[in-house]
This record gives sequence, structure tokens and C-alpha cells, in this order.
Amino acid sequence: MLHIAFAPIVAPRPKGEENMSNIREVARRAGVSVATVSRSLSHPEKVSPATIEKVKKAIDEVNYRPNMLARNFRSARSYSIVVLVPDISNPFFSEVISSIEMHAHKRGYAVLLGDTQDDEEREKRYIRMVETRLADGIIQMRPHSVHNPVESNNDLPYINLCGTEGTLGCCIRVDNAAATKHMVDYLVSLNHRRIGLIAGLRGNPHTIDRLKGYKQGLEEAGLEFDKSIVAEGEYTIWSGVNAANHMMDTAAELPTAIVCMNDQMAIGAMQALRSRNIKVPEDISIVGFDDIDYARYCDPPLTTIAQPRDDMAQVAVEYLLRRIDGDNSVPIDTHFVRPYDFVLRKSCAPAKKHQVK
Amino acid sequence: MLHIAFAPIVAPRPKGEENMSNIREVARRAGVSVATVSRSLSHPEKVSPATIEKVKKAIDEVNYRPNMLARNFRSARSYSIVVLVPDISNPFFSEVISSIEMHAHKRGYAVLLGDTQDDEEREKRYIRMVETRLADGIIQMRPHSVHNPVESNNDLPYINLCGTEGTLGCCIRVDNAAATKHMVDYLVSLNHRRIGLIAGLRGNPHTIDRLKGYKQGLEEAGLEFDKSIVAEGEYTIWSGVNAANHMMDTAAELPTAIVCMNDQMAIGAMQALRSRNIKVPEDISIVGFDDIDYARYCDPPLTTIAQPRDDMAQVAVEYLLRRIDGDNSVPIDTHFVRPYDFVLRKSCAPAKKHQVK
DNA sequence: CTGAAAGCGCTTACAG
DNA sequence: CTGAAAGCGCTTACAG
Repeated sequence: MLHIAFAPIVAPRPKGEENMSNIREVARRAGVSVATVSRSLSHPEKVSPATIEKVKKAIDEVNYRPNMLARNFRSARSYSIVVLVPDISNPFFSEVISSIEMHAHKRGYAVLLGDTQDDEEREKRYIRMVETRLADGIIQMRPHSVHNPVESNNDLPYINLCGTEGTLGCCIRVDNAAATKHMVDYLVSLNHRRIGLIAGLRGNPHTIDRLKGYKQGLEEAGLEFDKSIVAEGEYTIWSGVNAANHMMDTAAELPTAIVCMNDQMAIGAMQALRSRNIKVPEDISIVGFDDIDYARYCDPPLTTIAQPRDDMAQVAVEYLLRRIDGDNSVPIDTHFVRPYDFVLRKSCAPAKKHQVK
Repeated sequence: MLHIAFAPIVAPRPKGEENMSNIREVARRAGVSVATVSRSLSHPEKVSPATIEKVKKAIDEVNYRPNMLARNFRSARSYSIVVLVPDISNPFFSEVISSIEMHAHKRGYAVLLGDTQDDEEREKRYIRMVETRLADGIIQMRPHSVHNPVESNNDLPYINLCGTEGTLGCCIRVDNAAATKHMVDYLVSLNHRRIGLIAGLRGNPHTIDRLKGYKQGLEEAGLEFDKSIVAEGEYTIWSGVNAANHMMDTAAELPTAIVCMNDQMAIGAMQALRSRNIKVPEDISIVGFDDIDYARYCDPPLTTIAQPRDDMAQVAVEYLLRRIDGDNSVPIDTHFVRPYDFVLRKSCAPAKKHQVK
């Protein structure tokens, strides 16, 4: 058997490591200590200009890239946050995420995307990422049912975005009940007396808040709650189609207007109505909630409630980073309730008369 | 001045660290070495069952959470990948991202979201994250113009998803030209002889490939390319509205069908046509590209090309992880060309006759 | 302004 | 199967 002298046992190493240089190499090259190189990078104000120059030159020569894994480990900070959503491909969420990413990026934080798919295991796994230091905090949109991370771990930097009245812990949101009532009021002002509802999933906190607003609006207008014109969807376009069809088939008397708990269901409902030759808004008025980008392009353009997405995202990032920095001056269970916008478009018309099925 | 004996100088420390325990504490508690604790967690097969039990018990007692920052640093792996898109809130991208997240998560990788907003600085910053070890690799959708990371750094684990024929480096894509030609062929089979085009941004590689397919289709059918029915958009709904309006205003003779380079512009075009009382598909047929979720719900439901999103995302993750693991058996510039689906819906009808403006 | 040195919390050959 | 020890690449008081 042939022995090769000095042949080192080389462990398989990750790609690209061959030409990886470290801070020590830079220091040697620049003729300074590693401490000085480190300072030149992280606290240049503490280093003389001449030294900085030398270091820069050395860095270029060896094409040095600081190992952030080491830096983060050393400073016990990951400089990333996880953003949890039940479904990224939902346009409302993706639009908010876009804002979050922008604001986080601006502050030097990376965004770890967590699609929980309403699955508790996945949610837990992402929450564990902050417990294990892979992320410094969490922004969550619509927590999965009852389990809220805040309950189990109180000092986890956590913020809920677009939550509801009953949300535990810190929450940046809109007054869902008031906004929904606003919609009902508007329809009432258009002489509608028979206002249906396409609700979201029953257990969902948003459904609860918005249902409350719907009922309040009805009550204030002296209208009675009629279960036969309340259908249940699950916040998707498809479920809106089904819910509208169901309502048309089973209503004691057809509504002249329908409040939808989000835009997607409203879009689905319009589709269902169209295929039955029911005209929106001439025959039935429709309102949505969220003001997703598409709302202004559907036919007719949808009257809806706009949540100030970008503003809310910014507040969420801002406040989360403060919590991460240990600033607890704001009580941990504060709800920031932001103003919503009523967006008037073309999906509503004055009620003509009650329609009999 | 009063000196307080033994009062330690305490650096401000990140939240929650107070009750943080480390591997040494677990080891002490379990009466074993830190090496054994480490092995119990990472390579349990090398540890006796009895020891594992002891370790588990100790972990529970001190509520130990391994510091992944340390682990990743030590193993020189971040176990995360960055996913670069020009715009997350674009439904096509968010739908693909959703799949990527799922497949990455399944393989134990986190997804760092990078919204480049077609800005070169942002793109570079994210690419730098893999150079600095914060991410192990990149999946990019539609690189910003000419600058492709592959050019500058050849051993960066990089994959392009949904790129084009001219994409440098590894790419998972569809044959954009063939798919677009397929659309033209279909319209020709419906007796359309005057087929307009709403193109995307001029410099965009997708625009180039799809334009090629459009021209090929025209040529094969013996139709001539007429600039007056080619309008330019930028892949957004709004730009589709404008492009369609422009085309209607300036066409030498109105088209009987319009090929749109993506669904969003198709949706915008339908909106524009509607507001001019031009009926789709009776007066003008429309086809899109991408098959975003919404395509089936617009009015009429859109005939389009479906890219196999989930399949492509899976291949991308799969192959990227291989590259990260140092498997270079597949040539670095391989293009995986996946089959597209022609999705027939209701937005096209046989041509009646040429319409004169 | 700079350097020597300790140490962050793990992992992993190595020797037993 | 287990432990002692080295070391991953940085940062940061501390002393000069």
C-alpha cells in the first residue's frame, strides 16, 4: 500500500471555502491585529484613517468577506425577523409582506418567510427559530386559532399584524367591527334594507369582529338578522363563489346588497352572480374588505375597506425592533389601532326594491 | 466615591438572555460532558439510550434551547437560502414563493425573502448575504437586467427560476417562445388573422423570448407583423389597461385577438376593452400567460399558459441544495426546461370578421 | 489609536 | 459509548 507523505485528511468542505479568507489573513496582510481589522469594519470611527486604508487594501487583495455567521453568533443577534402568514400566495398577505420586507431591509434586518398554512406544527417550528436565536423576533399575521406564542413565552419579541380586538399581546390593527359597520351604514344610506353577508371561517377572529360590526350596523338601522342571507366562506375566491351560490339558492328573499368579509370572497361572489345573470351593482350591491390591488380592476371595481398596509407594516417593524433592542417602554399588550379608509368604487348602487326569489 | 464590592459590570444584553441556558449547563445537570450533550442532539445514534434519557431530562429541567447561531457558525452552514424576486406582491411570484418555502422547509432550510424591486443595489446586497455566509444559496426569479450573479462568482450556489433562453447559469424554466407561439397557433386555428400583442417591458428577457414566439407564430401562419397592434406594458394590470387603450386608439385596423405576455396585462386589457364596450371574447379574444390564481375568476375566465409552478419550485430547491452540498455532477449551466400547460378557458372565440376602426 | 487575550456556544476528530 | 481539548471567526473590554 502506498503511503503519501504529508497527504492531509481533508474533510469534505462546503463549496467555495477554498478561496475563503478570514480576518486573520487580512490582519497579517495589512500588518495590524485582527482587533484592528474588526474595528475598521464595525467601528471605523475608532481607527485612524491611515490604518483603515491599509486594511481596505488588504481586504481587496484577499477578497475578504466577513463571516456574518461568526459575527452574529458573537453578538448574539441574527439580524433577521420571521414573518408568519397563513398563506403567502394570498394577495393581501403578500402585499403586506412586501412592505415589511422593505422596512426591515431599511433597518438592516432580513426577513425569514414563514408560511404556516394554518398548521400548528409549522407555526411552532418558526417560533422555535427565535427561541434558538435564528431570528430575533416575529411578526405574525393572523395566528393559528387559539395558540398564541405570547401565551407561552412572554418575552419573545412578538408582534401581531392585522389582528383583532381579542388578539393577545401587541397588535397593529384596524377596527374591524367599526369598518364593517361602516359598510353596512353606507349600504343603508343607499336604501338597502336587505343586506346579506358572506362571512369568513367561523372560528377566525376576523370573522368574529366583522360579524359584530355587521350585526351592529343592522341593529342600528332597525334591520333584522336573517340567517338565510348569511353564507360562510373561507376567505378565498372560490369559497366566495360557493357562498354566493348557496345564498342565492336558499335565501328566503334575495338580498339587494351583500357585505363580504374580504375582497377575494367579494370577487368570487361577483363571479357567481354574473354567471346567474344577476347584475352588480344594478341588482345586487357588493362590498369587500382589504383593498387588495386587484379590487380596483374587477368588474365593477370593488367598493371596499383599505387597511393602511404600508403604514401598519412600518409600525410593526419599528416596534418589533424596539422590543428586540430591549426597549419595553410601551406596554407589551398595546394595540395600535390604525385608521382604515373607506374606498368608494362602483360595486354599489341605490336599492331599487326588494327582489322576490 | 462609593465602590460596591463584586458589583460586576454588566453589558446591556439582548432580551430573554437572562433565562438562557447553554450546553454546558445541561452537561453539568446531566452529569456528562458537553460533547455528549452535543452528540445526543445531533447524532443520537452514537449515544447510549440511558445517557440520552439523562440528557433529555436535564434539557427539560433547564429549558434548554440549542443556540443555532453557534451551531450554524460552527458548521459553516446557515441552512437558509435567499429567494430573490423583483416584486413579492406580484401574484405569480408569491405563488411560486409559496411552493419554494414549502419545499425548502421540508428539507430543513429557511427562506430569506429578497424583494429586489428591480434595483441593482438591493440585488447585490442579497447576493452578498451568501458571500458572507448568511445564506447558503440563491434562487432568483427574473434577474435584474444584465447583471447576473453567476458572471461575477461562479461557485455561488445559484439557480434561476422561470428564466429565459438566454439566462446564464442554471435555470429552471419553460419554453417561453414555444408557449407563446402555441397561443398564436391556437388563435389562428380560430380563424384569427389579425392578432395583436401586449408585450412586457422591452429589455426584459421574457419579453424577448415571448416576442420571438409571437413572431414565429405569425410567420408560420403567413400573417404579417403590424406594429400598430403591438403595444407595450410592464407586466402589471395597470399597464395592461393603458396598452390596450393605446392599441384601440392607434391601430390601423382593430385586432380580433390579443396575445398578452402575462395574465395581469390580460386582465387589464379586458378591463379596458370592457369600458369601451368591446366584448371579450365576442369582439376580441384575449390570451394571457402564467395562469395566476385569479385567471380562472376573471370575466371571462382567461385562456392562458400555465407554468408548472410547484414542480419548478421543487426542482429548483432540490438542485440548489445539491449544489450547496457540493454535488456538481450536473453541469453548472444546465437549463431544465419543463413542460407548460395550455389552459383553455373562455376568453377566446372564433373570429367573426375583421373589424374596421 | 492599537494589540493581546478571552470568550461567544457549539462540534468533532482523537484517544480512551 | 464517552470525555478532554481544540477551534470555528469573530468582538470587545482592558491595558497600553
